[in-house]
Amino acid sequence: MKLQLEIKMNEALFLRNPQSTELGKNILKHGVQLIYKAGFETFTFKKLAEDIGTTEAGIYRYFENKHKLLVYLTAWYWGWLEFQISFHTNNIKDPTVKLKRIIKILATAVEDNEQTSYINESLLHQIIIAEGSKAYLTKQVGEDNKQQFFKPYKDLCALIGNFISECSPKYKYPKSLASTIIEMAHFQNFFMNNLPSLTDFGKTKEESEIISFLNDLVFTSLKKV
Amino acid sequence: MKLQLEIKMNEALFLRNPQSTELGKNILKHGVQLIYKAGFETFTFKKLAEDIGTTEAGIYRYFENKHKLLVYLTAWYWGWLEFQISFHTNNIKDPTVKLKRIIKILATAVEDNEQTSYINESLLHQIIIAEGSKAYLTKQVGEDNKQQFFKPYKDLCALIGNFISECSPKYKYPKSLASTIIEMAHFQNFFMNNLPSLTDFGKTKEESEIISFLNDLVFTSLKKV
DNA sequence: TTTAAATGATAGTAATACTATTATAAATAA
DNA sequence: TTATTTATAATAGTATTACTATCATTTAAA
Repeated sequence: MKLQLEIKMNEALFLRNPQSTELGKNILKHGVQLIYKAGFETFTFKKLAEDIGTTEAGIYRYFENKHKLLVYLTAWYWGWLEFQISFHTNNIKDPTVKLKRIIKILATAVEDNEQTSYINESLLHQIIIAEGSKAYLTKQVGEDNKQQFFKPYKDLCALIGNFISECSPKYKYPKSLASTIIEMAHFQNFFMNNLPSLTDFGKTKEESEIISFLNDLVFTSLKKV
Repeated sequence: MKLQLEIKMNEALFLRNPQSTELGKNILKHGVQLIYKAGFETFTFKKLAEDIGTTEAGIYRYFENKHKLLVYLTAWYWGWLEFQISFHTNNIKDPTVKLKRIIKILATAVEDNEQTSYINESLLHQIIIAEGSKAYLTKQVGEDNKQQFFKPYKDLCALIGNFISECSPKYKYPKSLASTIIEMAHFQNFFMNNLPSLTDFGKTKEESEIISFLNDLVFTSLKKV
């Protein structure tokens, strides 16, 4: 049995559901590849169309513009990550152990052995690191937020925030600490690889060090070291 | 006596020094206003030229493209901020007090009473919050970094990292903690105002709460609470 | 097997991101 | 003072981006 994971996406993110057709899946697949390779700024629907072997107009039938595609991909990623987290922490009772596991998942590069879907999670993870913030760092955040585009991100943040509160019911900033570790899992990775002097991991460039840093950050804050 | 603060900028950031001419200063001044108002994505040199009352080609004589202008403005901001920090923590000996003061400066909206320069620091602060990361979240980070475009940011980070180490010589992640508080001073502010459920400050929307959060984060990490 | 849905092919437009040229005004040096 | 550099303005032009529209054709569902 081969089960295909289909993440239910907010319908306002697309004009036509890309998960429902071949072309749609190709847009997601090649979209991830191209954004990864070229970066979001230089990525265009024209290039994507050429890459797929379709026309620009074809892409526009699925996504209004490239911003929507980015938001779609980030939403997909956070949804997928929440699934990964609940899957891998399912049987764990101790919230401390749970949090540790979550931090590890957040900061670990995704392996690509999972042929589950048309989206290469490993590349997408890299995209989220380098481009993810651009999904909300816009003048339209308010609008986009009203349309619930960031719900998967907020859900994940709430989930982690809850585990933090479970660990330390008196800790005053569970949500901010949650968004901090989510963002820093990515930013420290980006810095380590691109602006290493902003981190303490420039020499080894080891993810495990980011994990240690985040663990230290969280568990001293929760006074559980 | 009216002293004009001129921050020495990396020459590779511009084609012609904008601080040296009237048009150049206007580009900076109106550039800040327009990016603040329209957001970096919809900001164009054409609009800027119209705003100033000059021509597009005129702007291009100063800056190669809008990315360079953004990098210029962020570099200016970090340089200015380092000056602010050394100015306001000059007489302080105790590194803990010093760090607290720094955190406060990082997380506090700049007042605009200072008529020092053609750059509105208050607006620029808002720009850095919403657009700052876009200066380095690009495919050209490596190139830009080689040309030292991010030196002011890295210098500030190193400075804060040193105070952290002074506070707690044994703490293992001074630089990563420094970049974390710099980034989070801005991100928590952005979240608080735009995606409040990612923070614990959604109700009050008070900067002072971000400061408390960051103080808690830093000083529990340094075991100095 | 009819009909609808999805795709392909082609065209066109307004805006963006530039570059180039030439003229003119303002500042400065000889 | 004139000569000369420097800065700006005015205008034009190009390639690319970011779309929208139309119509024909293929594929899939009823």
